[in-house]
Amino acid sequence: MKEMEKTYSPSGIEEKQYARWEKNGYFHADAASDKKPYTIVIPPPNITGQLHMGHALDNTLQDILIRFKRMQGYEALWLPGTDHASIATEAKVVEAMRAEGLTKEMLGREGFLKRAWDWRETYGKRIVQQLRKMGSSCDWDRERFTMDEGCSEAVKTVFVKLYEEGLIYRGNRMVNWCPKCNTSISDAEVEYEEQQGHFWHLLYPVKETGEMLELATTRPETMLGDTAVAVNPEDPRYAHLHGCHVILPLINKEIPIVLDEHADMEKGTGVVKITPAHDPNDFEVGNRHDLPRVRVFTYDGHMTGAAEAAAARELLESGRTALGEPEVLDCGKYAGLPVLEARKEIVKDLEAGGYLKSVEPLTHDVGTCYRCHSTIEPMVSQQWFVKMKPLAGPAIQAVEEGRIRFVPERFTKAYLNWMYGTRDWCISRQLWWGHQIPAWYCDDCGETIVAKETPAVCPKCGSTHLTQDPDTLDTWFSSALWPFSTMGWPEETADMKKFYPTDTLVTGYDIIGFWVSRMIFSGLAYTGKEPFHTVFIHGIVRDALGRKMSKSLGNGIDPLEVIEKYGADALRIMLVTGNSPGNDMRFYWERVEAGRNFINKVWNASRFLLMNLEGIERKSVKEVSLHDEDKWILSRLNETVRSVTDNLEAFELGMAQQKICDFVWDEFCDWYIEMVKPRFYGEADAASKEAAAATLLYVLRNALKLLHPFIPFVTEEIYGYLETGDETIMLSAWPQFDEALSFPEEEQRIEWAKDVVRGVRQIRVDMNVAPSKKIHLSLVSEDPAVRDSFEKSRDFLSSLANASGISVQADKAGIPADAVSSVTGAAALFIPLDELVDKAKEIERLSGELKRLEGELARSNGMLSNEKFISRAPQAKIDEEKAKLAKYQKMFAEVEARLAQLQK
RNA sequence: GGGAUCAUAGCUCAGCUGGGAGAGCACUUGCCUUACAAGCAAGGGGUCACAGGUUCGAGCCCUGUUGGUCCCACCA
Repeated sequence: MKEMEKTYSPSGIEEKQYARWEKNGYFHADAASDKKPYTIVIPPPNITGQLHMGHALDNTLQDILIRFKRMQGYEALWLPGTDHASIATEAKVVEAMRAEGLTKEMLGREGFLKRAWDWRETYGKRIVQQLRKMGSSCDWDRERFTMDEGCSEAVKTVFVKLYEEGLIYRGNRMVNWCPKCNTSISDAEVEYEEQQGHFWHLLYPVKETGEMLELATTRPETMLGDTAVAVNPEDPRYAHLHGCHVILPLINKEIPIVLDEHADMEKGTGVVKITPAHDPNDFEVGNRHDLPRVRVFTYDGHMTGAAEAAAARELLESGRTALGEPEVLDCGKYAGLPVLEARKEIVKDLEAGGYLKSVEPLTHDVGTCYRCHSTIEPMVSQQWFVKMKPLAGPAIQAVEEGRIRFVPERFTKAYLNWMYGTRDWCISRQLWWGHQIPAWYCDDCGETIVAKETPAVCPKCGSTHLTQDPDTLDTWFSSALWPFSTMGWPEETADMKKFYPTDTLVTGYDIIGFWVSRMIFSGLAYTGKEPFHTVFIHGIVRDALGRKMSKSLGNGIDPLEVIEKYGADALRIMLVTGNSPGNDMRFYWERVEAGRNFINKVWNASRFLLMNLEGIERKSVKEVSLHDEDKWILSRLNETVRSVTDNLEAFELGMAQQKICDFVWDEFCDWYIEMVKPRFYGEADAASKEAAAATLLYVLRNALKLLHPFIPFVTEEIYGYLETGDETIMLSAWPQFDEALSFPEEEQRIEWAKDVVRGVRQIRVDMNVAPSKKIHLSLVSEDPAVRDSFEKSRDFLSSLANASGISVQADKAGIPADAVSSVTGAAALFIPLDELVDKAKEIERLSGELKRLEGELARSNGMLSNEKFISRAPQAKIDEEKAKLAKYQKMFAEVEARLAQLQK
């Protein structure tokens, strides 16, 4: 047997164990197996960055579940992969290129894509390497990437199918435009931030009456694109203006006053300017009143000029755009100015012309891009959309009918709110890195062809001049297919048959809208099945002050640094400790240390076992003659197995971990190992040693199994020392509750003994007796069962109480009158302390005890004398309370008598 | 504006379907006891935010109040 080091040091061991697991194929799931499948697909990390605490948490939770299920005998598949993260990656690549003085345009699409693929090669590899360091037991043979061939095939299949069913369409609609990323983004990708702004009150002259109409706006620069003002049809203040017009200041353009519900009589003056090309509400108003749309911003955030206006006119006249385009205004003196600059100029000019009534400060929510946090510009633009209504229905049903369950349940509501409120999904992006939209346009007749393969000719006019849509798809479009695209769908593969639908999706609450909801409707729509039946939601990891970890704050903790210093197991413990589903948590180095300390404890308990196993025949716990304490710890283990398994099944991982740790540290290490020491150190017989060794080994082995999902490395390492005959702990069988190892009676007996030990220790402290000083202990109980129990526990009682001798008796005969005493539920204990006794102090001590007991009696009596309690509480509760009362009465009498004796 | 969630020991948080308030860290006091000082033993410390209600019994259920956090929402 090899020597174990005195303290556990993870470095080296973790690498060694992981390499062995991977080499031996322990992570691999077999589609041909006849075991029941259990599947998790990884939320694919973006290839833009490296592992952060969020990933560490997410993957630790998944690994715990997978390892647990694998040990339970499931064919457990954890399918890994990475996400191309179109917008984020493209930004990173562009940034890297800028350092070399290059732009996308200089490289061209093909050249750019080559660089992007190089990026993915480097950083995609790096992040999966980092997942390995966490101990993640992913099936790396099945690693996927959202842009690999299979996933791309799935994307094209879905796009074509939805198009043919009329669920994907192309249209000129209001979208969220990010002027910095230069692309449209979906509603979900807009984040609202509170900003300080102004409310400008403008005056528009009415053509017919000459009066000034007051209205307010937060964005005066859009006024150049106004094509109407609206008033409420019911508004008496403006009844006389129905059918009239206003003259748009600065450009002297005549626009109508329209009647629309959108104008709220309660707000401001009840007059609203209408800019259909740059405001989502105004867009709708514009549609209702057939107003022209006039675009005044360029896509990169400037005012439009003559060139843009001409280009738009040319496009419209060419007839190549079947959908129509907004008109573009030549903003004249403002052309080319950045939007905010233009705002200043326009306000200045309005003021000079007498069109500005007043300005007031205002805080309001402004939409920003979730990637770059630039202010979002609502723009009318030609984009592809997914029609959500028909898809959302089944996705709502699946959750409402309980076929998909959220853990914790409260996120169900968040999901349903999102689903009920969802509008059509803008899926086209003006980016190059991603799945290029499988749509082609005929250069000659303008026909649109949507197909999986590049078409040769236009089916309408026969032209061979076809151009593919340059746009790519929203990253989330491919992520939505992840649970089945990774299994080879649309092919009916062996993996699809065996492992789909998957079982559990583990992710943070921050992407329920982005991802979870889209996977659900996609899975239902394309495979006809829910992609998973449980969504296990966790919170985010914050810093010690409760702030989000972020680059800009510089408060992020690198998981790799933690692993380097304390090992992956300690990090995993830290991430699970106190973790309850859906709640955020904070990172503390102290907690990592606590985890490390626990691991070291387990290590040393194992060391104790191995040091004492030498020369003792190994037997099963069922073929040795067990002592009370052996039965006690086996019974406690048994109970731990049951409750930990229950907690894991219920996704209460923090609770499960705490229970095992408490069992191992408190019951096994602090009590059982101490109890068993005399049997190894003393001259005890071989049978006793064999029983102790068998118990130690059995308990440790099973405790290691319970711990393995949480701290895989150290448990595997120790398991190797135990020479169990198993090749690895990770494929060993999960412990089962064993009726034959349940010993309620012995549990009770050991509790009596523990009470005695605690009583003695307390006396030592209270009476100032050095721990090293041996004492004589007398135990008095009239109950023969209790006495019998103490007789049997004699060895460890004297060891734990550091007693020179113990007498067990039925009455107080022979006990010196000045002995120090303590009363437990089962017995009274006495320690003759000779000259050391401070009588006054002992009286004080016992008086305190009496007072405590008085309190207990009062409580118990109070409950039992309450008629309503007696008549309405369950009988079991009443009996329990009666038993307590009897016990306290007995203890009280003992202490009282003792006190009287001393005071004589 | 709608919704969710939190308020428990000095700090960070557990507390499952309502039956005598818990952990870790920190603190106090002893211990280098042959697995472990990254340890052992014994302690101190809480009107479970506030006010009502339901109940024999409330940290837990209901209503309201206060103060945080988050999500959703087109409010000019």
